[in-house]
Amino acid sequence: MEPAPQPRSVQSRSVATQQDILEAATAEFAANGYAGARVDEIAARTRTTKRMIYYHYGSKEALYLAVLERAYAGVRMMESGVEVGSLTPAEGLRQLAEATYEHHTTHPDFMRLVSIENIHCAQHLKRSPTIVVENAKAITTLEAVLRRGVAAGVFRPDVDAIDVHMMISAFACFHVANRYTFEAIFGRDMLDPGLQHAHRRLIGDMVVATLLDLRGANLGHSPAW
Amino acid sequence: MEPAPQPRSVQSRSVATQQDILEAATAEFAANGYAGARVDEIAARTRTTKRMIYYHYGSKEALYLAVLERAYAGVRMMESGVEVGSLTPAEGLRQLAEATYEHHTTHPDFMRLVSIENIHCAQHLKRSPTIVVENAKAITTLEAVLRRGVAAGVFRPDVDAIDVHMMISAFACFHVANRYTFEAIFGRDMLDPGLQHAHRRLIGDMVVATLLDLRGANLGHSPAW
DNA sequence: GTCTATATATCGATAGAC
DNA sequence: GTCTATCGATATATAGAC
Repeated sequence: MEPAPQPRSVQSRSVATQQDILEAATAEFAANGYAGARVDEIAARTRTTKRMIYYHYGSKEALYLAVLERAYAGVRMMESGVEVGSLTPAEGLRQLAEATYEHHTTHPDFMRLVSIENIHCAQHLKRSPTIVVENAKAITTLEAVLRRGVAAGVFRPDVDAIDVHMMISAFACFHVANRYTFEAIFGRDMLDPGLQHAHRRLIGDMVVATLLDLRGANLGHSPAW
Repeated sequence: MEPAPQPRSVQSRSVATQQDILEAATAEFAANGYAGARVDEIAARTRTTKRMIYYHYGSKEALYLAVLERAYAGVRMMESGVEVGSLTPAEGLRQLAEATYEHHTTHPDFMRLVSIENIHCAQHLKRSPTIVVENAKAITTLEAVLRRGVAAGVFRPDVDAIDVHMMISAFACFHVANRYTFEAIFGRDMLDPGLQHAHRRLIGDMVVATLLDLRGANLGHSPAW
C-alpha cells in the first residue's frame, strides 16, 4: 500500500533530510570503513538526529548500501559522457582512460568505498542488481573501440575489453586507494595537482601503447600474437 | 635491565607463541579491517589465549603494527631477489614487473592490509621507519634499469622510476585489492589461475610498451618528449 | 517527523589465582 | 606463562513523549 500523499513542503523536507543523511554517511563511511564508522558521528554531521537515520534507512547496513549505490551512479554518469564514436580508436581509447582517471581522482570517497567494499568481499554490492547491471555496460563501449582498432590493423587482437578496463581502473584507482602508503614510503603525493596533467597523459600513453600492434619492436620477449 | 635468561625450551616456546599470534592476527586483520578485527577472534585462532596477546603485544594497535611490519618485510625479500644487472633494460623491467605481480597476487593478505592502512591514512605505517626506509629502496634498482634504457636510446626519458613503480604496483595491487567488486560487476575473477600467465605477460608488455620510445607510432596525440 | 533517554550487546582490556 | 571471569567503555538500536 502506498504511503498517504503529503504536502509538498513536508515531502521535500523529507527528501532533503535523506540527502543530508546520505552525504554525511558517505563522508563517514569513506573516512573510517564500515565497522569504523559511527552512526552517532553521521547524525552529528547532519542537521537531523540519529533517530531519523533509523527512521529513513532502518539500519547501519541499509544506509551503507544506499551510500554505495549513490557513489556508483556517479561513475555511470562519467562513462556515458564520453563521446567515442567520432574519434579514431587510439583517440577514443585515450579519452575513455583519461576520463576514468579524472573521475576517480576527483571522487576519492567513491574509491575509498570501493576499497572498503572489497575488504568485505563485495557482499553488499552483490545485493544491488542496479549497480552491477548498469556499471557492466562500460564494457560494451570499450568493445566497440577495440573492434575498430583491430579491424584497422593498429591494435593487437589478444587483449579484450575487460582486460583494458582493468588496466585503466588499476591506474586510476591506485592513485586514490594507495595514496597514503605510497606517499609515506616514496614521498610523492600522487594526487598533487602539479602531477595531474602528466599522469593523465601517462594513463593515455600506457593504454594506447599496450594495445598498439608492436610486433616490430623489442618488448623483451617474443610476442604471443 | 635485561630480562633474566630462560631455559631454551621456554624461550622458543615463547617465540613460537608470538609467531602463532602474528599469523592469526594477520588473517583476522586482513579479513575484517582494523576496527572489524576482534581480539577474541584472534585468540580463538591461536593455541593460546587473549591474555597472552596483551602480555606479548600490549594492545590491539601494537599487534596490528607488528602484523604490518611482517607483511612489508615479505615485499622487500621479493624485490631483492630479482637479478636485473645481467639483463637488457627491457628484460630487466619486465622481470621486475612480473615478480611484483607474482608476489602481490600470491600474498592477498599483504594487499588487503595495505588497503586497510590507506583507509586509516597510513597512520600506523608512518610510525615504522623500518618499513619506509627499506621499501623505498625498490626505486634505486628501477632507476638503474631506466638509466641504461634511456642511454641505449630504447626508453623515453620523461618517465621516472617512481612513476614506473606506480604503474607496476597499480596493476598488481588492483588484482587483489579490487578482486571482489570487479568480479561482482564484470563476472571475471582476476585471480583465476587460468588467467595468471596471460596477466603476467600483460603487465610485462604494458610496462615495456609504455617505456619504449615510440615517437614514430601514432599514440593518438603528439608526443611530449 | 523530531527530540531525549535508555535498553541491549559487544569488545578491548585487566584482575587475580595458579 | 597460562587460565577463567569480569570490568568499563562504547556502539547499535529502540522506547516513548511531543
